[in-house]
Amino acid sequence: MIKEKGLSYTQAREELIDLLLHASTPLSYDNIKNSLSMDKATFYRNTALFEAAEIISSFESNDKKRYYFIEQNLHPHFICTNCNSIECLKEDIIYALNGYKIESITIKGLCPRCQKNE
Amino acid sequence: MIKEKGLSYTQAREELIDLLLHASTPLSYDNIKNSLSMDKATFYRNTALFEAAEIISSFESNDKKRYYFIEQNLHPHFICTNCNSIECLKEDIIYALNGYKIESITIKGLCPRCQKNE
DNA sequence: AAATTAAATGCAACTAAGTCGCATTTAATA
DNA sequence: TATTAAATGCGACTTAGTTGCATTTAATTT
Repeated sequence: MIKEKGLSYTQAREELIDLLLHASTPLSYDNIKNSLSMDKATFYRNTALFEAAEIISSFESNDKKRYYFIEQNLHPHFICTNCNSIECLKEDIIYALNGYKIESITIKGLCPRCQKNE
Repeated sequence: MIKEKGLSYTQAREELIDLLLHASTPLSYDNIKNSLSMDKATFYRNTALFEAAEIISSFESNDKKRYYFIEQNLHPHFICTNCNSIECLKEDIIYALNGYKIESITIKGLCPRCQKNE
């Protein structure tokens, strides 16, 4: 996967891909810094590289942090503006936009739990 | 509009609402700081307040800045991951998500111009 | 209309996610 | 194994956004 894109294989990169592959939701540096053996700078340099190589995608959440994920099949991510939780939406809302290339879809609003407690 | 939500009417708030109402795309503080007579702190305090009152919405773009807008009719915003441009999409891709309240939709990818130059 | 008071503002100091320069280490190739 | 270009770690730095506090302003009371 890494080699396929012409990038050299390192332990840090393998570790990072592995974490993202097995995650059930997008992850921020903060989420996984304790599980990472690499430095913060290395994390960000590699995520930038992987994004450019289109191995991973990311978005900025409400909490000022960037979340990274490997897009298995294009699906929207929902961010709750109240509790900041992030979840993957199952519903396959795939639309083609003429001339655009879609990399990720983010929907913001209130999750069911927060909407109830309004 | 401001009064309707039980907020007190000030010159700064009127100015802010006015700018966002007449904007054709979402705006960041950086975009309009030269047109604003209020302080940065006041800008951010008021945007936070307006968001809580559901008068405005916002999203974080690729450039680490937050963009604010008044949602006239729910439509997606497209952010180009290459040139960071932001545009409003006309196509009404409105879907109901059971139990969720949708406040904004952001689609990231390559805009037509950047996709051509790949 | 002046007095009162709670809320809004400006200023400057601060916070923290993410970036950068540089010395050191590691992966890939000869 | 030797070579070299790329990857890493560390610490300093950047900057969008936040916070504390003194001052001003809007809304209400008398």
